[in-house]
Amino acid sequence: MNKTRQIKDLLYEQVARIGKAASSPKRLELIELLCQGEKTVEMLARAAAISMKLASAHLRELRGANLVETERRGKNIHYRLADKAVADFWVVIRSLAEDRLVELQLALQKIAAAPNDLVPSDRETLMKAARRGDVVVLDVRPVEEYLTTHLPFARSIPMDELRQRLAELPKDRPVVAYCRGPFCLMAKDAVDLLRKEGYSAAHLRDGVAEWGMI
Amino acid sequence: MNKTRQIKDLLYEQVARIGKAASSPKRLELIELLCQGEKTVEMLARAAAISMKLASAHLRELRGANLVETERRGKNIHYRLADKAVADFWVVIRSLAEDRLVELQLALQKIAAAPNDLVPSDRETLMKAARRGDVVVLDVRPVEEYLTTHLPFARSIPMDELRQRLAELPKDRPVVAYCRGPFCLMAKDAVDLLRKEGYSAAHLRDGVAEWGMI
DNA sequence: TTGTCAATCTAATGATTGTTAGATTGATTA
DNA sequence: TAATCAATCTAACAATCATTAGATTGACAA
Repeated sequence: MNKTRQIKDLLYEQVARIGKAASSPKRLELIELLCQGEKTVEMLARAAAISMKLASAHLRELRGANLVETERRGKNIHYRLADKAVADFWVVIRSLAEDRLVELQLALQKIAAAPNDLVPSDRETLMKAARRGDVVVLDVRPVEEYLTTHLPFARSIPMDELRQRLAELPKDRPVVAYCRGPFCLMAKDAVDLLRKEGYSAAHLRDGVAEWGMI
Repeated sequence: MNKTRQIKDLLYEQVARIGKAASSPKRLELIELLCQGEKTVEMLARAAAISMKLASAHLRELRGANLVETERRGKNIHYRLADKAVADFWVVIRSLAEDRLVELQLALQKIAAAPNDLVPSDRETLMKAARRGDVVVLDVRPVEEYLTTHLPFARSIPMDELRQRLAELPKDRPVVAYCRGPFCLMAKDAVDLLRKEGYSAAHLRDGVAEWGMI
């Protein structure tokens, strides 16, 4: 009697559909981008540095695994995560990779900004400081992503406007910049710029997906 | 300047190594088996109903992603999960698949045992009842797996000995059987047998991986 | 030493993928 | 209506993967 075996094969095959969706670097990057909010194919392709055709093919795979869903609005097709659980999955698989793969640890160490001791490192203390106004939490992602969701008390200055809008930031208090997450290098660039201009700045490793704010 | 792009490609590629490891049904089954404790290649191959050669090849992949580790003891090579985080990952990806894939939901509904209202369904209440002795928690996995780790207050009677050892179980209290997790059908078989023999029996969907007891 | 067992390594196969180009669809604009 | 744009579909190629068979290693037992 191998009926049990047939059922088991079927069950694991289904889970493997999710694994397959997560087995391509570009698909993972698309998932992370969609964690920041709804996007069109064109936006996704540009952000992931691939052709629209290839982005479309990868998104098709993600849709086949029911991880994303689409909605047509005029000429554009907007993609979004099918569920918050997908964002959580991205955080889990990324964390596991960080835990287990030395190559990833090394790569991340290289891009880590120098720490700033003036800024609290745990979430609760940071939020208390932000509430009191002792630190400025700065979201350097594109403004649409900020509008979809952002960390509490965060102020939006997209990275490519930061140089012109420096005056909006105070020099007497630390600025804590964040972006899309540990793989996004914008916050680090922001910190480098701010420090060069004489600001007290620090880099927040996590983004909205890690904070569970999808 | 596409140095940023190069770094990003590298980062996502590393995470994709984990996804790739999780993209094969048999590899996922091997991970779940290893969640129950250390096993030799032969044991894994038998349990997953594949040849030793194929099992070895899949285990090689898992080792390449640093998800499992090996130790030689005499003639045998023993495999185990490299970290508790791998077991947690298995639970997360399986849950996501259950959330998103209708096919999986349907397959699981078919194999779900009829509920037994006499048995509490949440963990805390169940454990209180088990502590008082109001229910018997029964582990029907092979005894080695029970010895590695088991739910609190659980008693071990492996599935293939259950018929002969029925007398060890009380008829005046409900028996709650569990096995390797939602994809393992042994607990359901145990419940079917127990009910036919006049016992009050229920099926616990989760196993030690779901309870975080690795 | 010789033989046996567990497991891996190597090489080969067929089947899936990632990726790209070209044709096509659906919605908008002129 | 024709032209344009966003995105998909189809078909094709090369690259990768699953699976199997045959040879090999490492440990043990006779």
